Amino acid sequence: MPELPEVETVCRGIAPVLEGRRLTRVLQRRADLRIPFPERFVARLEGQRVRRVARRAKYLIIDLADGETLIVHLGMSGRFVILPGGAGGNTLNVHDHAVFDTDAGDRLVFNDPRRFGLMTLHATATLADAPQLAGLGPEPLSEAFTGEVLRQALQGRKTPLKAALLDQKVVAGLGNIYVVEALHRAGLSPKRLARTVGAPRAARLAAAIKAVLNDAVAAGGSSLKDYVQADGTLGYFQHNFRVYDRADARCPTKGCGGTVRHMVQSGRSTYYCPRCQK
DNA sequence: CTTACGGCCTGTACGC
DNA sequence: TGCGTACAGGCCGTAA
Repeated sequence: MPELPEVETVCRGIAPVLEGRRLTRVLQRRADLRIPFPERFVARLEGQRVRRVARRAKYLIIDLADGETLIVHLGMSGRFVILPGGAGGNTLNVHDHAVFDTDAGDRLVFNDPRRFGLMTLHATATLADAPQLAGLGPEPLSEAFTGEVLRQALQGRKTPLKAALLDQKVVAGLGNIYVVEALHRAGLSPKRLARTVGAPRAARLAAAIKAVLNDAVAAGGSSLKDYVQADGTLGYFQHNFRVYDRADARCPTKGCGGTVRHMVQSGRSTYYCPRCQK
């Protein structure tokens, strides 16, 4: 379930392994993930030096010295395994779909059992035009993402607020879990129609989104050393969610006393407190 | 234009 | 114990 904070943590985890390094050997072990690997994938990567590793929404952005950028999405189950000092006798798993060896002798393995992830290449100069990135809304942790920007994006939307926040055009990087958490923090019902969110509520919601994401990124950062586990897996640290997956629990809002409810909205699980989320 | 929904994929948690 | 089924979820293509 990698959402923005998890992808950010993976980004920080793999950056030291890749940045400034040359890719000495690349393995592509199947033709496609969610979409096909690009033409000549291995040939276009091998020998390249990695300029920098960054994140946009839920995508990892890996700039290469020759002017191409590797775009990676972790999908639902994608993860990177760092094998310091190379393969070290490790054998590859069936779901290890791509392998990157660096001139420092390290190995990065991309593993994705459900294959909802993707890897593609796009010219760095026109990266914003890449199909995966074009049309993405603002980064929620940027200064550009304000209550007013959010209010305008929600304006005229007839869908429930929950669904609108999952739309990457409204704000980029939120997934089911952090939308649920942010709505609870903001005291807003997931069922409220998006267009009914005016300036004060939008300001509250934008702040809640930033707070939830910042907390999660901080949790990931602080556990980063444990996060790269002994076997090299960039596992997903345990977050303390206030309402997500906590049906029937007491609402954590101070003085509320309500009960967390579970419901399904457009096929996705929503958790909320009917008492303090209006 | 917007919104709704099915499908992709496999591991895990359940019920019988 | 073993089998079957439902479910999880991001994103996209298609339909309404």
